[in-house]
Amino acid sequence: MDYKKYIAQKIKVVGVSEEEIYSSIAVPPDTSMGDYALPCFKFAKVLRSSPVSIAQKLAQEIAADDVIAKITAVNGYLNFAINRGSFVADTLKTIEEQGARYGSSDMGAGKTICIDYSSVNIAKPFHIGHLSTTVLGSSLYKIFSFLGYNVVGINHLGDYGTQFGKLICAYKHWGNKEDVDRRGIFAVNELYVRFNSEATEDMEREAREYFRLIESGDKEANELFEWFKSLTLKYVDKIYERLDVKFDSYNGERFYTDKMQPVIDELKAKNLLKESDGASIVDLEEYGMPPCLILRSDGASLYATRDLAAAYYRKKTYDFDKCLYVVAYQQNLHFKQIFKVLELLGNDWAKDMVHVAYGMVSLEDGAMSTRNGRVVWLEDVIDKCVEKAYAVLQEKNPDLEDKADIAEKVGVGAVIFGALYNSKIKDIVFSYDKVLSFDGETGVYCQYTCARARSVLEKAGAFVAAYPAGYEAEEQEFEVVKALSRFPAIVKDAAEKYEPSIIARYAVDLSQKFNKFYFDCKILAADDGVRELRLCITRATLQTLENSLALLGIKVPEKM
RNA sequence: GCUUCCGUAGUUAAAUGGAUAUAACAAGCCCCUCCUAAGGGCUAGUUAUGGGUUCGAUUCCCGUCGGGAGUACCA
Repeated sequence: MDYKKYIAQKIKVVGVSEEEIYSSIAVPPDTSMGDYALPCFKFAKVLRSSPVSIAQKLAQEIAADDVIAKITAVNGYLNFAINRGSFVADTLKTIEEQGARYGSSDMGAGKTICIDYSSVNIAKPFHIGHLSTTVLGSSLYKIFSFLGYNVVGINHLGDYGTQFGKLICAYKHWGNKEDVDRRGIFAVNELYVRFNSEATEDMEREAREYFRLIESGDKEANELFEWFKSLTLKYVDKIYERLDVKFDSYNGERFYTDKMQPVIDELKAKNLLKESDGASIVDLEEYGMPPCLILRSDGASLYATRDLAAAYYRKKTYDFDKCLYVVAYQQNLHFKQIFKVLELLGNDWAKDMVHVAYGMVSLEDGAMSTRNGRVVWLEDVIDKCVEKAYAVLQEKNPDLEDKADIAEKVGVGAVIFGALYNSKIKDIVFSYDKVLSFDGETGVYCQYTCARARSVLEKAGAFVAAYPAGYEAEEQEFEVVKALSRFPAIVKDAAEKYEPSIIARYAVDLSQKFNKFYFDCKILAADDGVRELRLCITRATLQTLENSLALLGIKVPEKM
C-alpha cells in the first residue's frame, strides 16, 4: 500500500490541497524521528501561525490507527511512525507474491522507446571509452522493459566515412589475409593507425577514391568493407554476450545513405536551408547556437544529415514515445542542434528526443589515444577482473564447483558495476586498482550478500512464511524491510532520470542494511516465528537484490 | 571570446529546497569455539569563493576563481 497517500488523506489543512500535502511528505533522516514527516513551514503564511504550533495542532487532530502507530510534532515537523508489524508483513508478502517481477510495472504498456547506444565503429576494437554507452544503454533497456515499455535497442554502427577508404587503401598496400584472419580486428586497426602516420599524398588520394568506390557499389571495395564489418561484429558480439547486451537493430550510418535526400528536400521546401561559404546550413543564431551543417561545400552529407534521416526513419518505423541517444557529453551541441532542426521542421515529436549524456573516460596519464598506444582494451579489463575473481575464489573457497563460471559472473559484474555506480555525467579516470577492488561499495559486495543470504536459506530448508502478530520488529529487521519497500519507487526514479546509478546505489544500501541485520540478528537460531520471519526477510532481500542487479545487467552466482 | 557541464573528508563519490551533510577507499584499532571475514564495529576528517531568493540552500539565481567539453564543412 501507499503509506504516503494514506497519511496525506488524513491530514487536513485549510487552503492546502491533498496533492500538495502528498508531495510535501518526506522521509526523516533518522528512523528514531519517525518513518514519514510533513514539514509545516510552508503552511505558516496561509494559516498565519507558527510552524511549531501548526504541527502541534495537527498532531492532536489526527488519531493513531492500525496503520499509523504514533504521531508527534517536533520543531515544526509532523512526524509519523507507522505500525511496523503490518508494514513488515505487507512488504514481505508483496515481494513473496511478485518474485522476479517485484519492482516492475505496466506504466509503459503500449508505449515504445528507442535507445541508441554502444554504436561501435567498424574496424575498431572496443576500448574502455565504449563501456559507458554500452552498459548505460543496456541497463536503460532493461529498466524500461521492466516498466512495461516496448523497447527498441539500436546499435547505430559507425560504418560510413572516408576512414573506410583509408582502411582499404592501407590493406591493399600493407595488409595480408592470413594476418587479418588470425588477429582479426586488431590487425585491421593497426593498418588504419599505420595509414594515419605513414600515408603519402598519393595514398590519401587513393583512399578518397576507394571511399567513392564503396559508395558507388564497386564489388571489390564492398567485399573488403563487408569483410572488415563482419570481423568487427564477430568481435563485439563476444563482448556483448559477456556483458549481456542485446540489440534489436544494427542499422548504422550507411543504412541512411539513401534516406537523406528527402530530409534535404524538406529543409529546402520549408526555407530552412541557407548557403554559407559554399556549404548548406540551417542558421540557428536566434537560438544561440552555431549553424547546423547539412551539406559540405563539395555537396557531401555530414553527421547531422544522417542523424536527421535516422530520426525520421525511427519515428516512421517505430512510432516511438521517446527516442534516447546514449552518447558522451562531447556531443551536447550536436544533439541540441539536430533536435532544434527537427522542431523547426514542424515535428511535434522533436520534444521526445533525449540526449542521455555521460562523462568521458581518460587514463591516469591523460586522454586515451590509439595512435601512441595509450589505450586500454575492454576485453583486457574484463579478463583481468575475471582472473582476479578466480584467484580470490581459489584462496577463499577452493572447494567450490564451477569456479570459472562464478569468476566470470563476479569479474564481469565488477566491470559493469564500476561503470554504473556513479552519476553518468561524471568523468572517469580509469585505473586498474579501482576496477579490481572487490571491497566496499562494489558489485562484488552485492553479489556476496546474495551468496550469504542464499546460504542461510539453503541451511534452513523448507519453512512456512510467518509474520507473527504483535512482534515488535528489531531496528535492523525494520531497516531492511523499509529498504525493500523502496525498490519500486527506485526503479521509476532511475527511469525518469535515465540514471541506472540510482539502482546501483540502492543495491549497495540494501546490502549494507542486510549485512548489519545478518551480523546482529541470528536467523537460524531464532525462536519459532521470529526465525521464519527472518527467513522471509532474507528471501525477500535476495529476490530484491537479484532484481536490482538484473536491471544493471549483472548476474548473481549461487555461491562464491 | 562565447556556450555548456563540473567543483563536497587525504581519495572516489551520495544527498525530491528540509531536521545532526551520508558512504566507501586509504590510515589506525577491535571482532571468526558464532548462519560465507569478498563481512561487521570503533577512531579521525568535508559543501571552492562573494552576494541574492527563502522560515530553511550542497541543491535555485547572479558574480569570481579553478577544471572538463564544445564552438562550420570529422564522427
